[in-house]
Amino acid sequence: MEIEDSKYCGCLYYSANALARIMTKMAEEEFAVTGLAPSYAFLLMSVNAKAGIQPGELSAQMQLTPSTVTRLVEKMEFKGFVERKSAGRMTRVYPTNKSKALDAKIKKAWHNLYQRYSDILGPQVDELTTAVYAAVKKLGK
Amino acid sequence: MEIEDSKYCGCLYYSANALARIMTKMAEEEFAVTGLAPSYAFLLMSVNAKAGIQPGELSAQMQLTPSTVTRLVEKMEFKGFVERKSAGRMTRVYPTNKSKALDAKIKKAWHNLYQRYSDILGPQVDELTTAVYAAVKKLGK
DNA sequence: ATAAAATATTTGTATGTACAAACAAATTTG
DNA sequence: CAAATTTGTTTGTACATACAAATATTTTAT
Repeated sequence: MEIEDSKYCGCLYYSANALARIMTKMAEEEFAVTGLAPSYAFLLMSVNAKAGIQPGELSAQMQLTPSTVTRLVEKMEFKGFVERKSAGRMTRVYPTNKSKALDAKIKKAWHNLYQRYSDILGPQVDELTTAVYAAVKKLGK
Repeated sequence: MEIEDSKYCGCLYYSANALARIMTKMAEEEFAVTGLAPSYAFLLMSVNAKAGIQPGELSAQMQLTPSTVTRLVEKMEFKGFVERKSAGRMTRVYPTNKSKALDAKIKKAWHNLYQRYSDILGPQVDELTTAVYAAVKKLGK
C-alpha cells in the first residue's frame, strides 16, 4: 500500500479511516506478544481494572456498541480470560487469573505501541491525539 | 453510545478508530441518497474521473489493499455500475452510464458530508484533516 | 396493581477490510 | 533464450464491528 497524495486526503472520512487502519495494524503488531488483538487487550485492561464491570460501561469506555462488546466478551469467556455472571437484566464481567497474569504484558505492549508511533510522529503526537479525541467528543452527540 | 471521557482517549489507536467509526456512520447517512455505501461512492468517483483506471491506482487513491479493491469492483460490476476489461495481467475499470448518471449526486452527497462535520467541528476542521493525513503519510512507510 | 416505558443485554445477520496464497503475465538476468 | 524475479490482480478465508430486532428486567405512570 503505497502512500502518495490521495485525491481524497481533504476528506475527514477518508483520512480518519486511513489513519485508523494504519494504527490498527500497528497495534496488532505490538499486541501480538500478548496473543491478543488490540480490542481484546483493551477489554481485558478494563476488566482487570474493575472486576465486575458491566458491558454497558465497557461499551462507554471503549466506545463500541453494546452488541460488539457482547461479542468481545463472549470470545474472551470462551478463551478463559473472563467470566460472566448475570443477575436480573445486568451482567457483570470478572477477570480470571489468566487475565490478571497477562495484565502487565498488555500494559507493556500498550506502552510500546505509544513509543512506536510517537517516535515516528514526533512531539506533535499528543496534540494530534487530543485534537482527534476532541473531534470524537464533539461529533458524538 | 454515550460519549464521555474514556480512559483510553490518550491512545491514538483508540481515538483514531473512534473517529473513523463516527465518520463512517456519518458518511453512510449522507451517501444514503445515492444508494451506495461511502467506499463504493468514492470508487465510482475515481472511475468516473478516469475511465479505464486500474485496480492498483484505485488502491493507491483510496488507500485500500488491492484485494479490497477487487472486492469493491466486483460488487459494483455485479450491480452494473462498472465494467472490467482484462488484458494481460492488467485490468481496466470503466464506468457505465448508470455510474456517470450518479456522479453529480455523489459529489453533492460528499459536499453535504463535508458541510455536516464542518458545522460541528468549526473552522479547525481543515487543520485537523491536514494533521490526520500528515500522520497517515508519516506512518505509512 | 397493572400497563407502559425505559434499560441492559444478547442474537441474527450483514458488511468492510485485510492477509496469505494463488495465479498470470512481464521483465530481468545468466 | 530459458530461468528467475517482479508486478498486477484475484480467491479463500477470517474477523471486527454494527444495526435491527428480540429478550428480559426494572421503573414510571395511570
